[in-house]
Amino acid sequence: MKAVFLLGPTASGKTAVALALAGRFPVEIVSVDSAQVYRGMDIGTAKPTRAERGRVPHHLIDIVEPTEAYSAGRFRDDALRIAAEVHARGRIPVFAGGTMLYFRALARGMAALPAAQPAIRRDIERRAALAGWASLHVELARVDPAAAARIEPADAQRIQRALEVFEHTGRTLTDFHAGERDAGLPFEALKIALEPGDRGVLHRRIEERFGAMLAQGLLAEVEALRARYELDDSLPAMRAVGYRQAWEVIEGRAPLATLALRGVAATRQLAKRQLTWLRAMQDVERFDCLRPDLARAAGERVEAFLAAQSSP
RNA sequence: GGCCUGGUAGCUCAGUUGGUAGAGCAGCGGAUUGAAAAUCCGUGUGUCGGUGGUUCAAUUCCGCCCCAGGCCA
Repeated sequence: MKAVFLLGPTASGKTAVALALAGRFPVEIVSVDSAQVYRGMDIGTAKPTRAERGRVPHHLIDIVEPTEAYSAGRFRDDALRIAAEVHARGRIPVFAGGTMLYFRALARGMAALPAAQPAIRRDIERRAALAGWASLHVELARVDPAAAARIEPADAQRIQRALEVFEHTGRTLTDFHAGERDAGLPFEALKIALEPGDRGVLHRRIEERFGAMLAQGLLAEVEALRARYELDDSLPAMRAVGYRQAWEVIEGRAPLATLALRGVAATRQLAKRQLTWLRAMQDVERFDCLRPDLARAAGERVEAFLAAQSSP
């Protein structure tokens, strides 16, 4: 069994490469994208078009409502299940996207942690509002000193998670991590990373793309979501790049004139964090996503990979 | 053409009673275990418009020039 990973920052041309592969090989595309999972968020997440999705099967797009919170753990389960289904059809899954934590969760597995506990999270938030996160960090240091040592006192999200795990299970996060083993993948994977040789060119692409999203009606899309769902700005969906900035404009917290600038900046910052993940990855083959023959070069590499005898 | 105001980091600006300068945003580097397009940590990148003068020393004071905006002709 084989699979292809196609990882790259936003605006690196992953979709185009994936579609080009679909023209040559019997593949199905599995989106590795924490924002494309949400229904109704089409323009700002640069989802593949209906035509593109008609040409080749896509998975893990439009699978949850924007009022829900998807997660890395759910992604791993979903992705493994779909990979098995695609293999059963005699086809090759191509995991394409830019949510690097999801890639890692898939490739290495995750500790057997409990899912989010909304009631406990609410309680912790209430305590944080009263005493401050630094005080909860001190509290964490008492029950799980190792976790407190590696989590910054200002990192509300991680402090909350560590406390949540402990309060829900009576076991520390550190304990769960210690019991973890690298689960690995049940198939052989070619991992291709797309990185720009020139950051400035990527920045220009990001700027053009965000401008195009605004022209296509990103603001109207957010208005429509607000009309259809009971949303608030603490939901992961509404914290996504572009959606958060549009939300602030709609709420009157930021002037419309700054939307393009802030959206572009947020996208650049996202791309930068994605590149940090990619640089740290050891077992990937790197391609310059700006080279004009990228699709052909990647296609040749995939061809060689698929032709090679599977290692036992 | 005359007068006024401004020209300091990529942007918006602060500041130096003369000892070569600092904020926000942007950028850059990093972390990342069920919210990850999230969350957090670190980091000033500069011929202080140009040129002459005064001075031990000028981004700061003075002259001239250039640029931008305003007012008056």
